[in-house]
Amino acid sequence: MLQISRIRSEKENIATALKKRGWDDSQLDILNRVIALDDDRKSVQSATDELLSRRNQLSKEIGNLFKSGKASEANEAKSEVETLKTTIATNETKMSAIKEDIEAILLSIPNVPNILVPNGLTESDNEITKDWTTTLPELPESALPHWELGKKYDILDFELGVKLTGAGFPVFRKKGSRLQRALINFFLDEANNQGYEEIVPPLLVNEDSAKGTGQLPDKEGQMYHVTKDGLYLIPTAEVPITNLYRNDIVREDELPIKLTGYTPCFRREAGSYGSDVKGLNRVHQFDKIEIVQIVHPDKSYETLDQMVGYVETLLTKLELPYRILRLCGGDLTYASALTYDFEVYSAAQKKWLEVSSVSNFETFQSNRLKLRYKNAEGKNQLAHTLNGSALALARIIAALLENNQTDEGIKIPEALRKYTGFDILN
RNA sequence: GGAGGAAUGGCAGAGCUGGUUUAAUGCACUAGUCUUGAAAACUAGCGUGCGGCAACGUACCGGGGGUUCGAAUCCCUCUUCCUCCGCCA
Repeated sequence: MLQISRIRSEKENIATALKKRGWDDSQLDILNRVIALDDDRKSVQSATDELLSRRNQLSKEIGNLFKSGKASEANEAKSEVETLKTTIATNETKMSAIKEDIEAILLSIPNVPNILVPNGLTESDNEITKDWTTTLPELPESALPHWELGKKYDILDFELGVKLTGAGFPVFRKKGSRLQRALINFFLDEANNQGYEEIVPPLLVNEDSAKGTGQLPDKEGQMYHVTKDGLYLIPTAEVPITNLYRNDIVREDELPIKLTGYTPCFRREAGSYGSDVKGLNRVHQFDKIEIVQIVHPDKSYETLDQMVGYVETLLTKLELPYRILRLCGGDLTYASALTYDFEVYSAAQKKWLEVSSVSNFETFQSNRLKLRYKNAEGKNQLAHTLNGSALALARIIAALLENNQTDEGIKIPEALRKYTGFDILN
């Protein structure tokens, strides 16, 4: 959520930037509308504050008058307050209506894209900032996609998942389970080595948390909702981990705050279909290690680059061919100012699979979260928040299985062997 | 699930027979004095949002609603925590 003060002071820049998201002039007019509403709010509030001030003053006098036995004067003051009260009540009703309107508009405005965000509205406009195309692995004709390999080695069973739950809930078995756990431990150890504090958060969150990181109201249909208790299954560890600092004011010297956590992630993926959803490409439950940083505003883009660099080291250690995309305005998620997507090449499918998304949210989340730090002058400022997948497991497994298949079995990358306990999966 | 008690500013903890409390006091914290330095002592400052250039005004005592001229204080409701009982990894 943008701050109204920022819309006031940077309206033109914001408008220009939002055009990258495909906003036209008529949509941009809500910037003017929200400023006008805020003007109304200010004038109503000033008027109301004055009335309240008068009421408080009179109430004090009434108390004193009664004490000194001047009942008739007290009753006179009382009746004045009575008339004040009705005006105050109408003002307050008016003000809460205005505030609701402002809030609704602010919630409907996505984050302002950074200057680096490429123009364009579709996937094809994403800018490839790093590409391995020349060195893509070549597999023999007999190469199998990961869902076939899963059957062949009895490590991955989609039918059993359907039996237990439904489509998109795969079951891992035998060395597949072990591989899953190995990846989780590998990613967590790497993150710990980089100074990220490990968190084990709840997997269900309340509405306030879902709002804090922007899942609500934007992605309501994508989350599993436990209506009986008003809770949501987390679509990513970002939600509970970032909300750890909701409504907090931290000391400037506590920044940067670096957090990581492994959780299963639950996504309804409503409306998905086709070959994109086959096998592990898109599932309703998958495991992910998330990294989150809360940083000083001056440092957030530097931090974004560091986080991108960190995710690169993971993919390099796993020996997977990857490319990095800088998302264009149309592909940028609602809350993000700048996002880099990582895609891994899945050789048997001949497909690029998104395995990580690293974003800078600037103050978009922190404004909603009320996540501030106290600066040197003692003033409270919104911090910047960032997060990234490091990494999402299901698609990594798909790529590992496909790219590393040999006649003897699946070769496990060197870096992972101490975690799996085997060099080859067969 | 049942019965009782509680929720106050970073922490502790008054106020809770409604009116100089727009929240005492202590600790912690910040700055200064003193000191070779530190500690101690002393002095001052020290919650958040909104409006305002400022002075200042206003709102916030778990959330929401109500009574009243006036609510941290009374009433209703929700949430959370504690104690006891029941059930249970």
